[in-house]
Amino acid sequence: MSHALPPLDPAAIAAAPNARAWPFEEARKVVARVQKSGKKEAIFETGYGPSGLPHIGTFGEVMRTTMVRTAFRLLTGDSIATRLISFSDDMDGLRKVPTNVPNPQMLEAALGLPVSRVPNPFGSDAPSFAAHNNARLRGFLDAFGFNYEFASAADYYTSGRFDEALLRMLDVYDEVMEIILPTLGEERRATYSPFLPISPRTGVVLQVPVVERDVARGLIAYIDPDTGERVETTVTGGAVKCQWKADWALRWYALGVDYEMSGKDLIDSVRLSSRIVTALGGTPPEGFNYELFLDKDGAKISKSKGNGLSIEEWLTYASPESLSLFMFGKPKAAKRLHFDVIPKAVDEYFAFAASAQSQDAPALLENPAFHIHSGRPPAYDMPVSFALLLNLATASNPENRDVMWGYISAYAPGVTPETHPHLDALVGYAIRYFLDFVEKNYRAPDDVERKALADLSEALGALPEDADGEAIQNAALDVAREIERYQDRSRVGPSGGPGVSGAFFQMLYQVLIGQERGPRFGSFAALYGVANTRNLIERALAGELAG
RNA sequence: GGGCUCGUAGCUCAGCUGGUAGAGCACUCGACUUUUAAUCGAGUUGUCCCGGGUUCGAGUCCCGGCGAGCCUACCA
Repeated sequence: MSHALPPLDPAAIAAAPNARAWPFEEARKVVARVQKSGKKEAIFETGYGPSGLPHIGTFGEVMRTTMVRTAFRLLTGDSIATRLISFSDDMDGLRKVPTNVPNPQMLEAALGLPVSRVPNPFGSDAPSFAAHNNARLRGFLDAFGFNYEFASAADYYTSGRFDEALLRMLDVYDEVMEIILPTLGEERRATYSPFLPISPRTGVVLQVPVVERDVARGLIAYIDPDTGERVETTVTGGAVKCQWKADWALRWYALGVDYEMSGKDLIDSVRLSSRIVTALGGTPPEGFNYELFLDKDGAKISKSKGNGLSIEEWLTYASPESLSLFMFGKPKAAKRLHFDVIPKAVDEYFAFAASAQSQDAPALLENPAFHIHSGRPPAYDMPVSFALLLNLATASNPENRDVMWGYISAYAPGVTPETHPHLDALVGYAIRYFLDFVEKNYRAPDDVERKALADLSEALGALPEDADGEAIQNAALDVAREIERYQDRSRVGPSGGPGVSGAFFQMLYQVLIGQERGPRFGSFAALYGVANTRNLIERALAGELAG
């Protein structure tokens, strides 16, 4: 379910007129527009194309639009109602079979049909391909706690909610053609029509020229491309859908959209749709064009290439709020969206949330955490940063959270998964990040090293299972002291003999955990368990780790 | 052809409405541990792309260049 809008803080409302953060700059445009029109509510729209699954850009658009909406509420003190409509264009014809869906042959047979009529290849309960994707969209919007109203193009068309606007479109048909035709290539120009009839014979969305129209009766006629027959149809009731740019204009006009943002690639579409909506007698919505995301190398992110990050990938390694923070930052700058930006986003999010707790209203309105949470940033106690957890994960070779927590609790007494569930979540993310990204290069031990390891294992065996880090460290040093290779004569041991060289410990990391660096061995073994550590040594000696 | 963004420390970037440059990483040194990691402390690092202009004062505003990248002209 769509979540409720949080109440506003009066102090924030008071400070809003002076706020400079970009959502406020955007919202001021909407305030001016609504004041001019005298409307009693402001409509914010985000678009979605259900021929594909919702992606990270879809999320960004809803997140950012919600931020503008919150700013609008603050500027108006909620004296003007707001709605966020998430509009799914599920009347759109299926143009090609996506590569990443099951049962592609099922879709192959349905090419050209409105996606709301294409059978569902996913095996879910949804009645159609679009319905499945729509459900996914709603599911993830809900998971993020957005307040929104879902709208389906197919519903709007077939229920007649677009009828008046469609008749209007028919009325200004010539003007629309004048706007669009000069922008088209010769070939497309010959077939272009703002109305795309749904073939009553095949159900396919047709791209055919209109050969005749009757404005008074709301009819158009076209030639069926297969049969050559002349077909007459109403423009209302779902018998036709509008071509993309006309469709956008139709929606703006019919819904009274006041604000919609879109990617930079749609600048020209916005311009044309704006002209069409003006022709219809409406006023184009306010909005702005955000930059597209780039991958690690600065190349455009495309779904087919699979570069860039999916929402799922981000949420595998970090919290939703960190993704929101990424979306808040500089929407007009092309930002690189890849794994390396995740840790920074996580820590900055918590830093912003922390400073929000002590800020006055004017400062709060500039704080990203304020915008991410629609004005109510939560309080956290995060004694350890995500960056530190990642280092810790790399150094401690964790197989589970307990090992990590052993170090954390030693570092920050009294901090446990129970007292700090948010930190526990980060521990989970850090381990996954470590498992997926940190490379391990185990080295096979030579003969001297094998002997050292065997001796170490034996020495560990003499210790109780609950031996502390100190005892284990001393046992390890005693073993190393007897081996010439690890004697360091520039150091002095406790009994006056040579000290132990760091090379000994480095060997342990390389052989046992596949890292150049590692934790203090004693504390590592204590947390990992003496028996487990011995087992690890056995596996190294048996050649199970290297290679 | 039209449009957008960026150019600040070795790297990735932050610098809001103009007041003599910051963070993280890296690097150096130190503390702690019988010289490994983590952690903590300290330190170094910059013709703020170039040239003009406005100003008492510009990384910050204006104009003009140069460079990098992207989008768009076929489909939604």
